Amino acid sequence: MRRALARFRLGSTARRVFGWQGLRPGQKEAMRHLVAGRDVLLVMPTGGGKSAVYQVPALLLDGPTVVVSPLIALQRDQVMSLLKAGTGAVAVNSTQSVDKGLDQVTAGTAEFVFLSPEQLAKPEVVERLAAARPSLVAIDEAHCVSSWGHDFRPDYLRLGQVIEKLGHPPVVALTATAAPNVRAEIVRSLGLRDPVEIVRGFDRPNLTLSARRFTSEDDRRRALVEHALAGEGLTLVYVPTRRDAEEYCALMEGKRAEPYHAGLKTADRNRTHARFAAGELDVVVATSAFGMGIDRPDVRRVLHAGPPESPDAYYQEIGRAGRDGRPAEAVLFYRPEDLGLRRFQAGGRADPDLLLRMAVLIREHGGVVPAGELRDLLGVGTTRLTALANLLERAGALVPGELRWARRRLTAERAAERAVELDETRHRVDESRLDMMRAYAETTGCRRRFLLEYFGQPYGRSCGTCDTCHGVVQEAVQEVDDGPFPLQSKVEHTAWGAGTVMSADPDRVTVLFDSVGYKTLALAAVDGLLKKI
DNA sequence: CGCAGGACGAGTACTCGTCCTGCGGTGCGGTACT
Repeated sequence: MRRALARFRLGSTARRVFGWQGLRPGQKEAMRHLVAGRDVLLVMPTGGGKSAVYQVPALLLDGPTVVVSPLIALQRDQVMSLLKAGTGAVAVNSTQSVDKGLDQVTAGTAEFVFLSPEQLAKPEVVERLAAARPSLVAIDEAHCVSSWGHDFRPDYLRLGQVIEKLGHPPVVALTATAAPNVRAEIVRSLGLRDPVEIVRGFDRPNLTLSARRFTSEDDRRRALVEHALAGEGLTLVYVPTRRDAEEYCALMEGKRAEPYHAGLKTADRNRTHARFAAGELDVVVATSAFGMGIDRPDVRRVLHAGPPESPDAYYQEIGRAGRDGRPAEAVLFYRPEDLGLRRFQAGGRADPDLLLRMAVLIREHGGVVPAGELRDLLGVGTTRLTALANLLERAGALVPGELRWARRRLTAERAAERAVELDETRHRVDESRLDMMRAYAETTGCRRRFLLEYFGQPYGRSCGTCDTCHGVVQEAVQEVDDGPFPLQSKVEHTAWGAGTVMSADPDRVTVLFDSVGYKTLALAAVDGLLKKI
């Protein structure tokens, strides 16, 4: 009953509580599905009002809303804005008593509770939340599941289990950027049930794209600094290392510039963030640490001193420019040598010996192995142990969410083997993303088309504004149904299995395969290897 | 994988090349110490 009524009150609630006049199409659609009890994956550009999508339904459904958010700073901002709107909200994290925070949820004074995946890795936290019978779960910045879950913050891969323990109320996963295989991974990993996928357009027409290639490091540096100093307006410079952040920043003469990276003191980081938000800076030179939670609409330029590890990350970073809809530019200053560092940063493979030892220990133990004991025996830390456990769990060896062997008939050797395969597959896909980043930097075709088709949005023309278009707008470079392998059609490769055609040119196609990621193939060479299915 | 910086040798008075080693991103949480 209540759900049926709720559908009609979305608009009025948005107005009354948050003062929003009218909801956008993607927003309203997502809200309707949520109050009707469906799981939703929402991919919508920043500034599109993603938070509203869970905030409004939350007020119409009985029971608290659990919001998973990656950064304590983001949690704080969200809580503050909700409290300002007169709605109870609390962030549960290590900055204050976890117990007291959860008390607010139990007492019903907090409609919204914000937590990191690490908090949700604690069984007692999940139990207390479950007892409060949450009516909605929101996963903010859901691409983190894919980008951080495998090694850096492995608790992201355990959220599916958490959602089940919370009774699997309607779940909404929100992100600004996610390619088709990332969307699929989010759905699979979170265990979304028959989710509604709402994907708004990726295109940002006011953003001009260009890339410049350099042979020497000095030339690149000079060109970037010159470019940064010449222009007016707020500029973000992304650099690959902390050291580069300091060095480039020192070269920004005449600009109010600050470096930003995770090696700085928290107080300095906060100050830079605040000054940036207040418009007191012209340039921020940062590593990938700077980004989430930035909402200045008037960033005019995002310059990259080297490519990030994937088009996914690149699009996320340049997406911080021109949110006001006015002209903005994204320039990549590139050297082929840059890719080596990114390959290193992508990290090594899981150690097969370690996986096997862990599998043997858990299997022979017979029950739930205490995590601390396992860490000591294997000589690894918490993060690494969780990452290994995630692999074994996906290999079907462990009971989900526990360090306990799942199937007695499965040998430790076989489980470890499968886990290694899963790890290999993931790395292959990661490497294909880096290949695509290189391809973006070196393409002679339209850059906008390249990126949009990478994300699965057929564009089929040239934009006329990026450096490779030379001001020429071509309306139909490629019809969607052209050629032997139309865009978005399903194909099968003899070695790589099933895939989807992401981009097609007269002489080549780019296919996104489940097993190996993105591959660009010359049409002249695919006879007998690739077929439409 | 590529780069910076130090050590070292050659062969010549201070500089140049070669080899080797170490380093490189993202955050949570909890613990130890002031």
